[in-house]
Amino acid sequence: MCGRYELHAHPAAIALAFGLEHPPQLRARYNIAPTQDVPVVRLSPAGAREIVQVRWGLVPRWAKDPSIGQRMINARGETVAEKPAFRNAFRRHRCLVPANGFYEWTAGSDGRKQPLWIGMRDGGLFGFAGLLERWLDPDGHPLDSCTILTTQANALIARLHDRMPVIVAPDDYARWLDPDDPAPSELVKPYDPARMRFHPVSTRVNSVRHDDASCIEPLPDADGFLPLQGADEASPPDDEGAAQAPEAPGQARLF
DNA sequence: CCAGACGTTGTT
DNA sequence: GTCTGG
DNA sequence: CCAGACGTTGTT
DNA sequence: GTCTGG
Repeated sequence: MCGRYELHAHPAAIALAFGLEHPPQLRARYNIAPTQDVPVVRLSPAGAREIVQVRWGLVPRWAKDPSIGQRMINARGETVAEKPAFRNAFRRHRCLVPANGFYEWTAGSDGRKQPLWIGMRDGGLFGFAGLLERWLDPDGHPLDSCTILTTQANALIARLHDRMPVIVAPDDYARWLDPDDPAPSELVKPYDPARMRFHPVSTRVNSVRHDDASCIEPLPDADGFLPLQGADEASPPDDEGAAQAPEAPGQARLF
């Protein structure tokens, strides 16, 4: 769940959305994958919000080898406060991971994997709930890394998967980033499905070598694509995966 | 006491 | 580092 | 998350 | 099948 995403907003828009003092120096990315360096928002020692680049895939402090980070790209929100690998970061080192969208792969009616772009209805920026950790190699050189929390899927994503990444509402950014907040677990919950949408995209996104705007373009001829479960051909197609929040069970085709 | 795990997802 | 299992 | 590798020896 | 790399 949430193993690939994209961030193509203008740096000034990122600064505005996350309350940064300065626009970050970032280029648009349409295909961000685990083990790559990703920009995250955290509080500087002085308490200002800043962007830092860290490796996606959290390496716990006690790890003997950083390769464990490849399997720590997500952390379950339900258990993150207790798990040895995450609890220290959850308590003191939370961050926001800016994104314009993320990708999911779903089995089509023919069984092939169909990638989907998922994001906000207005296409706007949002922040994944992330955790930061610092690992020191034997020589004492630091490696900063992060993970993205997951939770139960909301009604929109539930048509595709049972889990979704945790997205923090803008009004909650300050609490999420505050290391002294008494109850950050309150912010670990599914995001409002009415604000979200999805559409199928080209399988070009499958390969991390493809990092361009074609990765997010709606696939024009994706009809016939049905989710493996919950498909019901009796209902007419909706318009391009626009959110129709909860919606009755046994509804509709996806596209 | 020491040894070994420490994590998630999806699929069968 | 810290917890669980033996 | 998906794609791609997964191995050694000796010779050119 | 399973691990590594991106």
